[in-house]
Amino acid sequence: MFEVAAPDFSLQASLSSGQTFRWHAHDGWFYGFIGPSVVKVRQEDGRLLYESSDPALTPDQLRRYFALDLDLPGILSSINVDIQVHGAIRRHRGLRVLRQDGWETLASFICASFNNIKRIEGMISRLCAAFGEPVALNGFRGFSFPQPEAVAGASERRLRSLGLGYRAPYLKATARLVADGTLPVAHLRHVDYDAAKRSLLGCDGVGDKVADCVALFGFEKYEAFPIDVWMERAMRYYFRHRRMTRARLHAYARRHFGPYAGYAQQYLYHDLRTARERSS
DNA sequence: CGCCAGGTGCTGA
DNA sequence: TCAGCACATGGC
Repeated sequence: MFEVAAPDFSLQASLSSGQTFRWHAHDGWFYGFIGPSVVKVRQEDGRLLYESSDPALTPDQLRRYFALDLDLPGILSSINVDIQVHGAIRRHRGLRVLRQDGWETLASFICASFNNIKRIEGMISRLCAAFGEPVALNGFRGFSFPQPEAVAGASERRLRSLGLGYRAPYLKATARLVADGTLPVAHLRHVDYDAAKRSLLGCDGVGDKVADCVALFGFEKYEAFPIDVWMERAMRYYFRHRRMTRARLHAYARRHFGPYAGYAQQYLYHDLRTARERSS
């Protein structure tokens, strides 16, 4: 058992806010993957307790994944520019944007388009069972996320049999671009938002919204502001009567919230979704 | 059953 | 640049 200090952090909010699809609550722990390593993790007060089957997993890697090195209070004060986001921050303080694997994030959000989170989780789970490697930690058994080569080599029919629907050919084509190096995922972390988004938009099944999710959750582009149906609803607060295209909402939000607009988006998104649960 | 879901690609103005 | 349409599937 190990632990790291985790001030200004909510593990629950971070893992349940629709940015990741592969953590499982079990026996009071969350089980998941950080890179190739299986991890179980639990929050107690201002610290994170964790255990991994991989002795090579360092505290720094854990801190990095959960973005504990970032100054969250500073980020939140920079986006705390109106009453709506203020309420979301108050209700979910501690939510952090995770630093997930780029390829996994890209593949996951191709599956996420025009879909619901429950089904996305099922699709990704079946994808891992079909093409990933089996792993275990204590009583937990799971599968690693497949390599791009494995997905690129699968038949469209096989991918459809996992329930991917019309996304199957998109995912296969994008896996091919990653596998053959046409889309240099390792490189995208080091280029700016515009360049990263342009590259991502070259993939089948990747439009503005998916590209922004992947840039934000997989490549640390914090100015990315993904707009889905929930964010369109959230943005009604800013434009009560005028009909706005997603492109205009996107431009406004980036200007309004600044370099950490992606954090504002994640707080608003999570707040709206949990508001529905609270009221039903 | 009908509606909805972290939209995209294509077509035609 | 924008609107309108088809698209697979399962949760609710």
